[in-house]
Amino acid sequence: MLAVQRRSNADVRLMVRVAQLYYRLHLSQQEIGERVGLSRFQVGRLLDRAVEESIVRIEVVHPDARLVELEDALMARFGLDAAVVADVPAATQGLAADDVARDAVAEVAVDLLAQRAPVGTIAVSWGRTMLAVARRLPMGWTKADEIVQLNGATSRSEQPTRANEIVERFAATTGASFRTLAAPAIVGTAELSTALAGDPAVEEALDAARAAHTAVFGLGIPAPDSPHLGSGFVTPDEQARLREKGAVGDVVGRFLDAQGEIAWRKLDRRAVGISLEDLRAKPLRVGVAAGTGRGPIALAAIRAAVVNVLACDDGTASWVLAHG
Amino acid sequence: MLAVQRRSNADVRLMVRVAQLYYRLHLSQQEIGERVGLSRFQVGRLLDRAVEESIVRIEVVHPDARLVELEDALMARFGLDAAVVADVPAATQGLAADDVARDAVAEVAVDLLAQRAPVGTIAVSWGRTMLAVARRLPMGWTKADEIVQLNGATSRSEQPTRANEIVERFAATTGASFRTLAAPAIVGTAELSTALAGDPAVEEALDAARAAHTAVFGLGIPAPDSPHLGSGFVTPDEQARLREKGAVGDVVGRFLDAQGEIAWRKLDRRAVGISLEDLRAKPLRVGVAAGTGRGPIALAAIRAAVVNVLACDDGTASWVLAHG
DNA sequence: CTCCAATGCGCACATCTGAGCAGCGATCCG
DNA sequence: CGGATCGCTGCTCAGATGTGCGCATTGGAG
Repeated sequence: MLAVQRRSNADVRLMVRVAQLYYRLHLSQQEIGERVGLSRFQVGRLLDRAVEESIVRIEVVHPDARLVELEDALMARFGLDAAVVADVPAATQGLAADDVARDAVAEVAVDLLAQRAPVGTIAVSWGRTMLAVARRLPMGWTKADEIVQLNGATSRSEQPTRANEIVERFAATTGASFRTLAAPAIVGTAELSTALAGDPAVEEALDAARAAHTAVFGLGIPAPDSPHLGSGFVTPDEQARLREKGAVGDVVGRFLDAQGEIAWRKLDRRAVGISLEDLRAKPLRVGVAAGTGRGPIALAAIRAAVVNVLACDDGTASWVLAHG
Repeated sequence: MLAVQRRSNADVRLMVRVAQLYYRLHLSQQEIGERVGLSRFQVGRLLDRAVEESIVRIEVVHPDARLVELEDALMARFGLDAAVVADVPAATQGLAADDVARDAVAEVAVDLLAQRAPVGTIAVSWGRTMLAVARRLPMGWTKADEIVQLNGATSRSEQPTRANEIVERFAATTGASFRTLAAPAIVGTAELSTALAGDPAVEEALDAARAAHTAVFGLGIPAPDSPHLGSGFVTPDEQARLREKGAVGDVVGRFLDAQGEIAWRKLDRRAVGISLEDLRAKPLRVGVAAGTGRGPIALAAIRAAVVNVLACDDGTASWVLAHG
């Protein structure tokens, strides 16, 4: 006991000395061995033990480290191609909080897009989050041929969707032409949706959206202030019914339940835009979720495999990891 | 500016990710490169930058780290073979503080001795510090042939020197025989010292001490409670004179000034024990200094080259480094 | 006293990593 | 528009490091 104590005592001193020579003075293990009278193997094993026994601490101290961990965890857990997580300090409260989150997520989402630099046709959705993304796109972040909308983008309500601004910004920053989908996201009946899809202009746009290899879209929630639900084509009764069916949010105007299944087939048939199957077929499909309460729809989108790249805030990332 | 900002932002994320893969998951740079889509060179350079920019922090966190730094500094600055520094928390005050220091230094000194494991003859001095060392020696810390005293060890005062206990403990723990030097450390006249040195028993002991390859001795200070000065052979007047000459302490009964020179030759000739020249000739000469005010004599001993291994407390080490 | 397990050591070998260097594209000037 | 320069990339090559293994020493059990 006593022998162990004093032996490990002297050992610790030696480990500390070796660790300092190695990590502070950057001597090679060979040199350290010569200096303290050990073989380089002994020095190497001592260094192992020093790390093992926490005599040496190696840590990644950057504030973003936590976010990167979330990203890596999301990728590993759900097999995502990529994930970017933005830091949204809990300081801001109330409605402004979601604005802050949107901006923060938009920033990292734009970084991600610029890094991927998709070419050809890029299909986009609309909404406040997408608007925040579009506004932050720097000139020349990639070279694309055409920007096209993924789903219907006109509104009946007084608040404008700014859908055009989004498409135009994507086009302007990439040198691409653009094509809008001049129809509501959700119409009154399935028949009307079918009829609209037969309209040449709409059909062309939908074909282009289907052909696009890249899709960038927001993940919405069925809140009263949601642009989809507030657009005037879904009655309050229908909204309540939708929630009863377990809808946790929408992807390109199609509402999903927690499992990632279409929440209400009847309503879904009234949507104007590409199908989730078409979306899933794209090699790059970037979902952007920002703000509180986005966890369920983010997880649903992941389960439905309609996203293979996720951009979200840290709260959403944590929720997804905790519940997925 | 904005471009720089966003670029370095994404770069930082990448550095953090790469650093985590490297330092936490212990992937090779090659594997990391494959995973994140970079060449191993880019990964290596990213890791360099991550350390450079303090994204990764590597530190030796053990409480002894500071002490080891002092040890290394002592060795480097003064060309010592070894130095061991004990931690003496400033908590204890007054007279007890020196007792604590002695115990702490004795512990590390014993570790050092056990590690060196000197063989043959070991010459030792006496004093409270040496007593603390002796008492902590574990059985079998080394195998020696003979233990012998370096200098006179009888006292005229009422307080016993415990010199015999020291020698006996060294002998008992090493399986060695022992030989005492039955004379005072300092006598009344130089002539008496010479005469004593001619006595067969004393001469034999001195010869053995000279022949020893190893010496272990305390570094004393000229305080009123010093066993040397209190032994009764140095008058209060002489003590005052000694201090006037700049004596900062003694090594085996010989007082040195701050430069490491004999402080008062006339007094020195009255000492009974081996000379500093004989001491300097030994390949292993361990000086032990514990307690406040020991800095000057420690430094003097180093300058005089009578020690090539120093064991002391952290306060003494700091003083020596600050003033040497 | 003998045998055996356990530990620690150093070596050969494979892998990993760092340093210097040439190529190459972008950028900036003249 | 041509040329110089700079930054970045990947390469070669040598040095540094990790790994598995055989050998020796040690400590203990029988």
